Amino acid sequence: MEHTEQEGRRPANDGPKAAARNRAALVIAAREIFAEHGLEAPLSAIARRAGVGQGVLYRHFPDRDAVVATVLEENVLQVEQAAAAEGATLADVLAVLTWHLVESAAFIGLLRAEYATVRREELGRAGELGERVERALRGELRDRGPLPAGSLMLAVAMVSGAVTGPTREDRERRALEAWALLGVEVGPVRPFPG
Amino acid sequence: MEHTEQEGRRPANDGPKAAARNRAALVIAAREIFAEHGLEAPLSAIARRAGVGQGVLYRHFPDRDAVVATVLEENVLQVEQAAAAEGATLADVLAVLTWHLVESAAFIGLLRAEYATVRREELGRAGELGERVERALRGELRDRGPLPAGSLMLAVAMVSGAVTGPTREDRERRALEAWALLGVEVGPVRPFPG
Amino acid sequence: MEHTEQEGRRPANDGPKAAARNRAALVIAAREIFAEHGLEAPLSAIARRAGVGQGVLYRHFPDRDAVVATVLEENVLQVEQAAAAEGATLADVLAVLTWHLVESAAFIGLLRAEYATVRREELGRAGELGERVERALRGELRDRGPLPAGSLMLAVAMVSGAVTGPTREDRERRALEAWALLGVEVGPVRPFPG
Amino acid sequence: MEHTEQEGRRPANDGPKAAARNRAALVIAAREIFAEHGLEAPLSAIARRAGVGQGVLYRHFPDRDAVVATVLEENVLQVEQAAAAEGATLADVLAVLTWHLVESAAFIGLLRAEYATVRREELGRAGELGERVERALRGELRDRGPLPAGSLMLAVAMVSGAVTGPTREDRERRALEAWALLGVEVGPVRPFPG
DNA sequence: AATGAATGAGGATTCATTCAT
DNA sequence: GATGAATGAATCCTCATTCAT
Repeated sequence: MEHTEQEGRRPANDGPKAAARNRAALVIAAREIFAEHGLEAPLSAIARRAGVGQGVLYRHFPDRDAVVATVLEENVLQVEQAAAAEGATLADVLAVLTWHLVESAAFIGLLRAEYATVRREELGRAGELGERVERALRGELRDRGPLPAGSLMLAVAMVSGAVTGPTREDRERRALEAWALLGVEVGPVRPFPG
Repeated sequence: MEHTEQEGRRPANDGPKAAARNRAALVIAAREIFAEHGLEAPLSAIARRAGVGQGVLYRHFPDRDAVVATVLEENVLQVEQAAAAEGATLADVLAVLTWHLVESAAFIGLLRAEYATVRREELGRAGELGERVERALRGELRDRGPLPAGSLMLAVAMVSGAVTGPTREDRERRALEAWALLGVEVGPVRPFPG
Repeated sequence: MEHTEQEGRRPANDGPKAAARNRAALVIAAREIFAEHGLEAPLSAIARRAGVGQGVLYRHFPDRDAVVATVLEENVLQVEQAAAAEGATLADVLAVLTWHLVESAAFIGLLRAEYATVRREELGRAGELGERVERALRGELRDRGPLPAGSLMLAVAMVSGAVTGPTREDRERRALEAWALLGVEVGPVRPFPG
Repeated sequence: MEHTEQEGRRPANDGPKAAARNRAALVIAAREIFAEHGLEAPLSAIARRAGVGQGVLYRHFPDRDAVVATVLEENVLQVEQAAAAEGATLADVLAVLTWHLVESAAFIGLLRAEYATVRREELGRAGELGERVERALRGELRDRGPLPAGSLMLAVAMVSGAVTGPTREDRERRALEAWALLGVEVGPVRPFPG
């Protein structure tokens, strides 16, 4: 019940200053780990890669969903920003979306509405994130695309299904082939602020 | 001395006959369990549902991959048979393929070439199975479809990406919408020997 | 996800024969550990003292409650048997009950209706066990004691409150003082079949 | 360099004045938390409810026992004061004692001499507190009660054993029944200065 | 003197895999 | 050939305690 006394000296405690740094390190580590091993990867692996104790992870994120949501937040945000940008065309927005699909297995998982189990409620925060992408795509772009409006998310899910392969290049190529098969034009694949 | 208290009788040993029966029961159980709980379900659950000890599972299958591959074998086989059938049209074959996609999360995983991690080598037996589906689709059907020949597997992967949802009906509807978006006609969704 | 390959040789597996032996060892270990450290003691300590892996404990008992209930079962049973015995007097039954109070912190906890939190539902199996003691005490003994019938369990709880102290002797002495203070006669403190 | 981004201002340091205030807040918080969640409640919860950092708790109290002892101090003190009051009867003092039993799980634990494990030495400060209660009860009240002088603490422990139940009312009722069973009269249950 | 972040051990629980019988 | 018990590593999560600031 009580913790055993420890003889070895405690590792450095960089104080509160480190908090922000640690949080950032965790998000980066989570992004990498999720990309490499999927959304089910052990949280301990994230903490380890971030170079912090497991407790730090739990301090910053109450549960796995929170980590996932934070990692996805960046992806979703960029898509929203791309959609909100002056003179954005559908091709531009899809280019950004595709960049994130290629980059992040977690983002693929989100768009496949597949995280965890299948029921909406169980998606937790991820559910909202999915909706935000949907809104972003529909928002300004309505009627401007070659697809029936209601089919955009379906198309996105389909492209997500095609984005596999060990290397970035593999995945990007397949994503573009998929869009082409759907007859949808996509700009140069890149993250948002270019 | 230790042997004095031999109370419980050993269950009957039905010999090799039982072995085949057990193997079949395991495959059926695995199919159900994988469908219900996903590919990560505990192997012990499969043995339990099959009504055999865990040791039997390991006698027949060295590891999880082997079980998965065996379960997929049936799916793949039906697609191959549908393709080989007299007078099969692409629509017929895809109907069978789609039936299996809707039915089996494992089959979806296979066609997404995504089981476990992303590296090809780690796909193990699953890799071959994927190729067999590809061959079946290309085999007799070349030039008969509305898609560039090389794009069939891409299309399949895309449709796989769309097949989500809690109920069979959800999944079938979305699969058909996906095929429609690709402009591909599909027959009535059903298993092979109809 | 997968377990790391282990190089070291696996410890002996004594086969199914050992199951009963292990279960018994677990119950004995649990009784000791609960007596020494209370009902909140780590389950791992029980497994360790029983000389088995943690998994074995979980195979035999799904959760802590099951372990507790099993340990208490013996105590409760003896009280029931003492009550059912030919010619049992209240003094005899209380002597057995007191023996178990002195012996087992867990049994004290049960009779204080205090295990875990206070709500009945949360007592789980322990709740039933408490009721069995109550029935045993009321059963044949009604109207024969010096206490109002409804107060018997109250008296037992009160005596339980008095049973503290590091040694068996301490606890037995205090228990008897407590009964005396209540004006209740108790036979020689001993387990059931004498 | 590191210091450039000093954004957040340090919270005010109110000096020794605040220290006393903090200590008081901690004791109040501890009393509440212990009452609500038992003596095993996380210390961090106490600090949080007190509105101070965890470090402050450790500045004022070296360990959990110190916090517990301080919380109990108030209970013990009131009993002592009640005993020292002009014209106090045993019934009056026991009324105050009973009020604290009903109110505080920690006080029950103390009087059961049971906090943590069973060995006397491990009771730490709690041991002394128990003795103070004993002295208070014996002190002026000798020969005035219906019980043998040496049995007062035993009676108290017994009543403590009876004080269980989810609500205040439950606990008070059972406490009074217990005293009645012992033939001891108790005044209206209330805290000390009335 | 206070803050509150970080550490990391510990406990619960689950499962893949082995192996005596 | 089958059974099913046992092992023990791995993961999740919680907290006591320390310590830079």
